[in-house]
Amino acid sequence: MNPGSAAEESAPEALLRQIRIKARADELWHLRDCPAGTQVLVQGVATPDLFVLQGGLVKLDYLTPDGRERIKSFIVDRGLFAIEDADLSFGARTLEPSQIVRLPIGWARAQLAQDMVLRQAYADFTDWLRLRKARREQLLLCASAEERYRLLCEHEPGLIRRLSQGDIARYLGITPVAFSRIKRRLRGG
Amino acid sequence: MNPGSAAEESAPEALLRQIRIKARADELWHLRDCPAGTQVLVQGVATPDLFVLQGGLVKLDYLTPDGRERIKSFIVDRGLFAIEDADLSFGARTLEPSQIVRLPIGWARAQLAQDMVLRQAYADFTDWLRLRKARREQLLLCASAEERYRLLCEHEPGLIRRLSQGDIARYLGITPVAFSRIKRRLRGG
DNA sequence: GCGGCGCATGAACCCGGGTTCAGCCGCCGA
DNA sequence: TCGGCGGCTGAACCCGGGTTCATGCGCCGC
Repeated sequence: MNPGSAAEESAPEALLRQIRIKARADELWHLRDCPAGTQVLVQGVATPDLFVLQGGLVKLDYLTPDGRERIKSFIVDRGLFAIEDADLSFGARTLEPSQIVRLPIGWARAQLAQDMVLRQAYADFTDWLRLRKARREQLLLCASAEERYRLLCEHEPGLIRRLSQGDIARYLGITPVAFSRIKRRLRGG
Repeated sequence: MNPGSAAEESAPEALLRQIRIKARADELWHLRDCPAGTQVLVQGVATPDLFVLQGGLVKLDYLTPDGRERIKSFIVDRGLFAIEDADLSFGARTLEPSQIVRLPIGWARAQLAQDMVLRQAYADFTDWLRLRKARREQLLLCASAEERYRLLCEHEPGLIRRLSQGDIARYLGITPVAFSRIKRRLRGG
């Protein structure tokens, strides 16, 4: 729905920059240092805040009723999360030491209502998000775990090096054991 | 990001109503009758239009490189499609006789730029869409085909009755043969 | 009515991923 | 230094879904 203009700044970067400026102006920009392994959000527990990652690495994950974990997505270096749904169907945990800012969602909504430029940046961001999610849906529907892994290696080689084998597996939708087999197949031929 | 107000009208209905009013005012509202089986969009072929379904049933599907079909989603009775991505990674085909309106995407963008109420309706719609897609991603990641089928039966019983077995299977991400087995398991115990 | 065609189903076999157990290795703390 | 522990890997077995072939059924046109 948006003009696909070749932006010099990505949609999430542009939105984060504007949010940072506004939050600083209102003295809400409090960086919180989280060591690796910090449980930032618990699945099922609603939060009145939206979360800004300003540095580090966070995973968003689902816990199935029978106790298995599946990773919804990673927030790498900088990003925004917990804007998706009110009921919060997923959890969040840092994978590296991370800097996180919590902003009241009511404050964010008020900013959106006031500022047209911010609203545009937010619309661009949600379009960007929707596109990424559409691609993930397509891969989950159409591609095997092995194909998904090869594509991940192509498009996110830097991310893979920062993840544990188990987390890669749970992002691909398989177990660490099955992921180990896939790597062996790709090595051996 | 939006207040979860209990709306008496669903987000897509509200947006469609406003679009219909504006398109009629600009004399762009031309209903086209498509018999069942009409290929409305071809995967990979970009379109300068967005599509409004005003009655009928449409499937959006992916074609894998090796020729298999997977169904991304259904547009039931009324809805909007082809707003997701510029490169159009999916195709669209009517499953029942359907009434469809094509609107130039440039016109739609101009309306959005002018009208704040429309912009809000669009934002609500994309939020609604993102929520549905998040749920589908969660199911594809966490649930087996059988669980996905049971949930579909719970939440969309009316839709299931209008679909062929093959299309249900391809929406679940499996083949018609595997779907037949699942139904037998659920019947027999 | 009859023949054909497409969809749904059953049956047999294959393969990829799940599960479990065991061994290995590196890290860290006592 | 040594022991323990957690992450990764290999091996064996199970199961669900894919593939293929065959049957059955309903629909439509001749």
